[in-house]
Amino acid sequence: MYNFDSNMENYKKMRYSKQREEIYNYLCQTMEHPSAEIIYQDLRLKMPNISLGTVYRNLKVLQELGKIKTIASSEGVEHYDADCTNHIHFICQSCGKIHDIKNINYDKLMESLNLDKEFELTKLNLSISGYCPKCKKN
Amino acid sequence: MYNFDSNMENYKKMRYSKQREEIYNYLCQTMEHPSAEIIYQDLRLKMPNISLGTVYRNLKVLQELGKIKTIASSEGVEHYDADCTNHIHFICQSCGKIHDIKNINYDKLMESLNLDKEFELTKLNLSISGYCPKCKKN
DNA sequence: ATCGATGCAAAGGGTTTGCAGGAGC
DNA sequence: GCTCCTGCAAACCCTTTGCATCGAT
Repeated sequence: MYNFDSNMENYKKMRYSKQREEIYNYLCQTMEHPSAEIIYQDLRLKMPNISLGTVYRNLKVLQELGKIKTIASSEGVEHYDADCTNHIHFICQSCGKIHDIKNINYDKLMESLNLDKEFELTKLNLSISGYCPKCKKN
Repeated sequence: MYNFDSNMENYKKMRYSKQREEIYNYLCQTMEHPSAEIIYQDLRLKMPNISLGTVYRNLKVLQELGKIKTIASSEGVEHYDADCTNHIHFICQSCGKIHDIKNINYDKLMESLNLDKEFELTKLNLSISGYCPKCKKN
């Protein structure tokens, strides 16, 4: 289960909920970067009464706790990722699938941007798009 | 005015429209990466009868023609940019303003990604976020 | 017993679309 | 005159929110 301890200043009165645990566990166990709707549909198999609103509410909380990340996909639907290690996403513009790009040389990347020192970069939300190996063949 | 010639295979029967011209010119003349709503509000000063639907329709067409680019901002609102030269965007997470980052070393950037050759990268839709110089002081 | 979390349904906000009339060619 | 384009409004889709109830502490 996720730690309640982190960012406690914002969630002094947070309580355990089975739904939140299931949502977080679901995200940890998948590599699929699912949308809220997908999470909802899959969790309904185990918890038939869970509501979409609860999924959204808990995704927001988990995000604010820093437990998960959001990925703004090309078609305006938010996707979620429990892998908070530094990596970026490759979004296939054909099949829409999101692939992790993990072998990044961050020092080199930062140098390549030649970013004005006046900018303070806090989040490396990079994402790139093109064709994934599967779709490239077509 | 934009060239009708490019991507003509998709728009064999495209006609001139004053609205489309104004939308494209507006985007070319601003550095602000406006949303559809902003474009609509500003154009209404010149063309009081223009509709938001027309703005959206033409932004889509111009995008498909490759004349403009879209920027998915953090809050789920699409922004538009007529500068199609290679550059990326810095989105300030405090004020929301989008800044152009232009001095990028693309060769170095590509190398830093260590992208599997199986992926075909067609669009460098990179965007990064943090605090812009103005907001950094606060 | 308190008050945060839930399920439900309605509301919100950005974008798309159906339709009848208007404009380009 | 044929179609594409427009303005208008309704529909759409994803996400958020209000409310009564449930459940964790």
